[in-house]
Amino acid sequence: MSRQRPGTPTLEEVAALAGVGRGTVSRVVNNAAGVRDSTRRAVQRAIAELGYVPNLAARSLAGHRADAVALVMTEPDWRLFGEPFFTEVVHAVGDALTDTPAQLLLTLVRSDTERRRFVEYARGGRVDGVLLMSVHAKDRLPDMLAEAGLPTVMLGRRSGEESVTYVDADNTGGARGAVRYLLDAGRSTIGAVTGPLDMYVAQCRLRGYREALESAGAAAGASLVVEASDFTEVSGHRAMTALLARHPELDAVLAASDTLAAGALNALRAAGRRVPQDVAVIGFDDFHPDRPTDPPLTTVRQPLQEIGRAMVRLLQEEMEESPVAWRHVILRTELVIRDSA
Amino acid sequence: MSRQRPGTPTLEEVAALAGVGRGTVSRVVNNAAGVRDSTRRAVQRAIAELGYVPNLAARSLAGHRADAVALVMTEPDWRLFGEPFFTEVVHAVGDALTDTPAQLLLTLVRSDTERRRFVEYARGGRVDGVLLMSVHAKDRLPDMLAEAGLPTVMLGRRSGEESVTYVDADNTGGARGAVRYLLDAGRSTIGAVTGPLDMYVAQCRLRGYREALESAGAAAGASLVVEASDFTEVSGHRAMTALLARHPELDAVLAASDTLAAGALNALRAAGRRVPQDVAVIGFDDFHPDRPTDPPLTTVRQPLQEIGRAMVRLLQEEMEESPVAWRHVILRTELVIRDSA
DNA sequence: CTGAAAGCGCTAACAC
DNA sequence: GTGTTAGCGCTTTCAG
Repeated sequence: MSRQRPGTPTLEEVAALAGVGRGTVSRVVNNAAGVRDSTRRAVQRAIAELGYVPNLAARSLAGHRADAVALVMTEPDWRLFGEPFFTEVVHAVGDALTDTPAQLLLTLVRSDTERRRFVEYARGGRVDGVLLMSVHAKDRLPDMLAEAGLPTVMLGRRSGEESVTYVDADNTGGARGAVRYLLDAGRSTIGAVTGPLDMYVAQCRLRGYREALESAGAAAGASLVVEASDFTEVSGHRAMTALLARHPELDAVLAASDTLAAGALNALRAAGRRVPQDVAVIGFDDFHPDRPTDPPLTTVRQPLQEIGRAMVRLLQEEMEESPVAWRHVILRTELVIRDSA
Repeated sequence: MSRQRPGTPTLEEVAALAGVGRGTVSRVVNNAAGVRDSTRRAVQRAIAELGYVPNLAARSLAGHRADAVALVMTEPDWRLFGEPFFTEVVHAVGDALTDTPAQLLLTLVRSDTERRRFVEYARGGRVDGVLLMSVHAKDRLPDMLAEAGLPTVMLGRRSGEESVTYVDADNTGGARGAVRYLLDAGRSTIGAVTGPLDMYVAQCRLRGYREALESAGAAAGASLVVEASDFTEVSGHRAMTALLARHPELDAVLAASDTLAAGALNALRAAGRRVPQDVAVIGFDDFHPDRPTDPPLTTVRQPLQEIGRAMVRLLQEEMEESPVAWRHVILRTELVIRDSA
């Protein structure tokens, strides 16, 4: 699709100008040890004079590495790409990669054409590894990548027996703890706004809700559970409205995400209910710690910065060791009391 | 940062298995003409059998092209990355690239470290060209890229005398037309919610507003203009609230973006004003044509799909011709009457 | 139509 | 410490 600008200086020209061999220039460029200081400076001067920039294709070819990592979002509904959750993941992974020479490449995979193109790109050696977010239960992309021998790490898993390396939070435990907290606080009618139940993460959070109720001897009536079609605020509003119509006596809600919780809050306020005195709402907060707390309610904190770090760490392990061993990390969640429930 | 998986089949092995020369395999892989059909099939069989995938680094090195295009967002406030406008741009550019062999790479540049890393990446030949969005007035990244001889196209411009190739919409004309329409509809007190005025796009839209009022002999009182700190819905709400406090008699508003307009609408409704009968609101709609119209009001349509296509087209021109000639495209906007104002 | 050969610019192993 | 050398896997003439 193009022609490269001509006349870019090469390693060889730098070496000639500095009066040294190519190997030495390579060492200087890569900050390798074992070069006399005076030599190093001479090379650096030549580099500056020529405006030399290493050719990354050549480096990849010779060095068998790309110094790039892809973060892929496979989401047919590309609008969701704008959701705060994804923004936060991008940010967290970006942070986790700062001390690394790797360039972070975001990629949107919306169709099979794009899926194919990306696999070729990745298998072609343009990235050292792939990070996946928002993988749906039936998506085969993780398998394609893993089978091709590419270091691959997913955020979340597709099912209870995920076969690709992943990092996840303890969703079941988090939900269980939140509901237990609500029960301890004396709440009796606790509803649930779940995420789409074709996603494992939503199933886990619902399971935690049920387990807590059951082990307390309380009933988890089916009518107390409403499934939102996605994790957006709008869906949360809609689900909460439906729930409230069925159960006006509701005095607490567990929402399956922070955005769903935000929507639920809006719906409650619109219905004239006082939050949290009248109805306690707990969501899962995926957000960055320095973010202003909105909604200012008790939440199950998902350690997204830690998840980012864990993903990068697992990826590096996969890149170093071979044959690739399957592994996973499940991070503990934490109940953060921001407001009396 | 890694080791590449071993044992990947090469062109040479494919050639050996198919009993042909490397050149022939290359031709087949690249769909080049001039290969006998039987030969082509034999090669394809060998490719399938070996599971051959071209090494993209080698291809780049030999072919002087990367088959990749970067779409960069330089935004210190990375949260804005989730705004619908950017989501739409990504989508539009993605669409414009589908008929091309190029992989789209999104990149977030949040700091100078990341800026430097990206420039090295781009200058290193990993992309054929760079598309920039959300460039702030003082950002030097476009110049760094352009000076390095990289095909570069910006969405919008940093000032009236932009020196880097860009695509923009006719913001001034669009705003002018919208206000003229409001005047023709009999509105008399027309306010403006502008974007941050350190961005050229916001200046243009404000200028259009002023021009229309002036040429109609109406006064554009300074108190009728409120500057929002960014283009988000929250800021629109805040600005509208301030505007309404100053001018309760307000009967129309031009908002500098669709999200600002959405925020303004919320504020108006919260204040008990009827929209659009009482107060007409016009925003700039950057959205995709098949998007449900929300807010369902008259808007200045920004042809984002066309902008995406134009950016890709200009980029291709820059990639083909050299030396790089500076150029730009300004697309016409269109007033879409969705509701009586 | 097809094979052979010359690099693309760099890294890494090996001598000196 | 530093220079030399042998590739990395592909595209692209150039013969035939």
